[in-house]
Amino acid sequence: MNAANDGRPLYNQLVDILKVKIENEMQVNDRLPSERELSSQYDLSRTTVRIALNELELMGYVHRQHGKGTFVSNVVKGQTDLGGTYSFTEQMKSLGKVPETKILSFKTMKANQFVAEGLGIDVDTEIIKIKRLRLADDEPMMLERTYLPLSKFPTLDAEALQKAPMYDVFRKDYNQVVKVADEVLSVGIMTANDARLLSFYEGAPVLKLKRTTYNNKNEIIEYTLSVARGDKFTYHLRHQR
Amino acid sequence: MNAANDGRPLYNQLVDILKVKIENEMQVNDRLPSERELSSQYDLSRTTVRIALNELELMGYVHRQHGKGTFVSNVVKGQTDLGGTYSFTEQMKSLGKVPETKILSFKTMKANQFVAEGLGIDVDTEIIKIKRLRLADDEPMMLERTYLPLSKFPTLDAEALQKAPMYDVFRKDYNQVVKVADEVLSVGIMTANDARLLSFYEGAPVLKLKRTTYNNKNEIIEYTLSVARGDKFTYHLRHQR
DNA sequence: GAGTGGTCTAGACCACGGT
DNA sequence: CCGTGGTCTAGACCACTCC
Repeated sequence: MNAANDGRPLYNQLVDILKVKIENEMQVNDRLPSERELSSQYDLSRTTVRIALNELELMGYVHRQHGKGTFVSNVVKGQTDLGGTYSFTEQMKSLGKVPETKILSFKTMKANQFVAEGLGIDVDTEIIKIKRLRLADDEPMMLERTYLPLSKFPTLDAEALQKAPMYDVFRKDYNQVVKVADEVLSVGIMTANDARLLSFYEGAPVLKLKRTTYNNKNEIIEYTLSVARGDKFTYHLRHQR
Repeated sequence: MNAANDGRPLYNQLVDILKVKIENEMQVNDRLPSERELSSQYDLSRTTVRIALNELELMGYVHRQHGKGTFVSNVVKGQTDLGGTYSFTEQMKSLGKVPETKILSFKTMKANQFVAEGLGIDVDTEIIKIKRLRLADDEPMMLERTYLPLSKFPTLDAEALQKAPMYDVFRKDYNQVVKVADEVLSVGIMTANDARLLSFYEGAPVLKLKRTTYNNKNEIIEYTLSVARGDKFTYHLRHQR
């Protein structure tokens, strides 16, 4: 492989090389060099080449046909292939909007029955409750009520959340990586209180979103209820495979 | 490996063996035998063992820690890990409801501007338009208008769709495998016409769903607009990783 | 038959986590 | 230090596609 750029695994480096080649020099349905050719071209074992190609296949850049070869797929331009977005910030950016988050309140309290069920913990366990207003291009879009188990985020404060996206804080400060997020979407009606916060009118149709997030040990680390303005907010998602 | 059950790759067989072991004999956070132990226990190369463990990790059965070991996660009982469901039938089944589909109309026609854009084809290209009513436990839930490029499904008829789920027909009869599905969810208001078909009232809030489906060559094979009763329908989804 | 991707091996070295 | 998972090699045989 190219002498430079060490430290990273060779198959990752090959993924990057091939991504660039595909994007700049190849057309949809073009055949890539065979695994054996790539193997000798880049002086890698075929096993390593295959790991890289598997990666590219998962990302939708190529597809394979047994006995025929590996071919370029055409997602490529679909840039924002955030397959499985569950971040407001990312969603808005991918739509070309400028996202902003205002923390309306941040407090610790004891879990009531409802929250305890959502977080899979006992009633009266200490939790953090965060209320946030999400805006896009300065327009109020969504209201989020997030519940976190205090035991997993003992030192969290509002200030940290102002500085970085919540999931970044989870990962960097508390070593909590989001592995799975379950969401339930439904339609509802704007309450008087929410209407005031979202500068809209009571009784308007809203999109409701309930999210449960799990870490790599499959413990619940977040339970969030969101209410989004039905006239402004659309939810985009991509299923792969 | 066990003599029986050949034909299938060894790593798939190992995946099944370990799945059973994990479900029946192990607890959350138990450590699995090391890769080298599994390798000698089952008389497989470590490479093959690792492929199996990667598979289990992707499925959420285990998680790994460099230098420590491979540990049991606790999804296991969450059976319905249909990570990325985009099938009404599957969604309803997973909620314990009995799904049913009535085909209201099936016809070929020429694409207008709107459909042509949705399918990424030229105006006036021949297409199939299917209107279906989806019910759960005999209650009307959702109305779907599906547009397909006739060129990819030249012999499709309503009868075939009555017998099997649409994506099964795509795969078995036309060799079209769904690789990616993009969906956009939004909130809307029931039209008079839809209200009649869904036995509901005009002006009621509805969940609107727009789906674009791609095959493994990333060609669009389906464009569907759905309208679901806001009071009955919830949309469940799971993001992985 | 020649060429492709799919599976599998036996062994090596590295990086990380604990003792 | 040892044992763990992470990376990588060189080579083998199989299954599929096309000529």
